[in-house]
Amino acid sequence: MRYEERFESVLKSAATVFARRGYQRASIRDVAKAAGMSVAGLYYYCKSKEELLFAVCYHSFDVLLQSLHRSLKGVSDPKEQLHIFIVNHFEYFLTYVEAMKVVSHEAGMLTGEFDARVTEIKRQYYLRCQQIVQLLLGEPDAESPRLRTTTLALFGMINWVYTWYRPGRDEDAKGLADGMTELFLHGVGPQAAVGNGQEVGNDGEREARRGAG
Amino acid sequence: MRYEERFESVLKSAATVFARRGYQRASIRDVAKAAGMSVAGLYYYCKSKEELLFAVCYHSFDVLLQSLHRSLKGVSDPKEQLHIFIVNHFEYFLTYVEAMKVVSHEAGMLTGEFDARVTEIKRQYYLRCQQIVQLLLGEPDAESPRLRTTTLALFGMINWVYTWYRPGRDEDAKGLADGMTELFLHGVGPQAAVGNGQEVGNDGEREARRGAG
DNA sequence: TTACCGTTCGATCGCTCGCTCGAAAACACA
DNA sequence: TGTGTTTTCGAGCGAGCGATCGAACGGTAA
Repeated sequence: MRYEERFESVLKSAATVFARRGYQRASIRDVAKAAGMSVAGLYYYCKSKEELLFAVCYHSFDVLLQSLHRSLKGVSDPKEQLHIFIVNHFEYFLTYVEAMKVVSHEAGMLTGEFDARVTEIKRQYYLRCQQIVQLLLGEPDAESPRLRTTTLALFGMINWVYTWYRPGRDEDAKGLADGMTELFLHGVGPQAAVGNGQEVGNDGEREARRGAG
Repeated sequence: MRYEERFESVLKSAATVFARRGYQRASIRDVAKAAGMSVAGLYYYCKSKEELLFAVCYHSFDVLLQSLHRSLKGVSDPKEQLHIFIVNHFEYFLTYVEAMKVVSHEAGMLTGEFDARVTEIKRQYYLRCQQIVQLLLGEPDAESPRLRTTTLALFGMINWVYTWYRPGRDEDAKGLADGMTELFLHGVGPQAAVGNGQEVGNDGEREARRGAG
C-alpha cells in the first residue's frame, strides 16, 4: 500500500525529470533528488534506469487505451469516434504533459523486452485509431497505403503537439480537439479554393519559436 | 578546400551517428570512428560535441529554406504554394533522412547561442509556412489562434514522418506530398459524411509498429 | 636538404555515469 | 520492551564520458 504510493510518486518524478532533461541526459541522481530519496533508495523501487522509462511509457499507454475503450463504447458514428479519439488523446496529454512528452520523445530508446512490450501496446492504440480512419475513408482494404499514410498523418498532428503546446496561450483539450477534428475531416476549408495571389504581411512573428522543425 | 570537404564528411558522419544512437547516447568516440579519424583529430574540426549538433541542424534548415525560396519564387496560388512547400520538405527529408531525424528529434538539446540561432532559422521556416496557411484560410489576423493551430498541425503531419517512414514500403516524396496536400486541403473526403455504424475487421495488424505514439 | 604549417594522433585528465553493498533506520506487532 | 521485516542511505565501484595536450606526420616551397 505504502509501497504502491511511493512507487507511483517515483514514476511521476521520473516522468518529470525525463521530460525536462531528456532520458539520456537525465541522470539517476536527478530522478532520485526529484523523488526526495537517495540513489540507493531509488533502486529499491526499480531494477534499472531503463525500467523506469519503460514503466512511464507503458503506464501512459495503458491508461490512454483503457480510457479510450471506455469512451468509445457504444458509439458507432465514425466522425463521432474520431472526435472522441482526439479529445481523449488531448485530455490525457494535457493532464500528464510530462509523461506524454516522454512517451512521444523517448520511447524509442527502449531495447529488448521493454521495447517489445511498449511497441505492442502502442500498436494496439494505433490499430484502434486506424479502424476509425478506415471507416471515415470508406476503405475496404486494411493494408491500403492511403489508410496507413492518413492514419499516421493524424498521429503526427496530435503527437506533435507536445513540441509546441503552451497552457494559457493555446486552447484547452476540447478546443484543440474540435479544431483538429474539423481539419482532419474537411481540411482548411472552402476558402482554400479561391487561388488569389494576394501577399500577406509577415507580422505576427512573435512566439512562433517552437514546433516548426 | 580539402578542409571543407573533410568538414562536410564529419557533419555527415555526425548526423548518421546522432540519428542512429540519439545525440546524448552517441559518444564523440562514435562520431570519430564513423568519420574515420581519432577523437583528437575530430576536435580539429569542431570546438565541442554540441557545436557538431548545431552545425547539422543549422545546415539542414539553411538548405531547406534556400530550396524553398527558390521553388516558391513566382508562384501565387496558395494551394500550389502549399504543395510546393510539402514536396520541398519531403524531398529534402528523403534525401537526408539522418540529418532530418536529428533536426526533428535532437535540436531541442541545444543551449545558449546555438539554441538561439537554430530557433531563429526554424522560425523563418515556420513563418514562411504560416504565410501560406494564412492565405489558404483567408485569415486576416496573423495572430489568430486558429492560424497557429492549423499551421502547427501541418508541421506535425510532415515532421512526424521521420518516426514511421520506410523506403520501399512507403511512397516517394512526390506521392507522399500529394496525399498530405490533399488531406490538408480537403480532409479525409466526402465519404466521411455518411455516419454509418458498420464495424470493420481488425486485419492488417502487420507492420503498424512505429509512429503511433 | 631544411623549414614551415595545416592536419592527425596516443595518452591522459577530471568528472559523471549507472549501479551495488552492508549497515542502519523506521515500522509493525508481540 | 524485543524481534523481524520493510525501507533508506553513505560510500564507493568500474566504466565511459567530453575534452586537451604536445608530439609527430605529410605535403610544399625555397
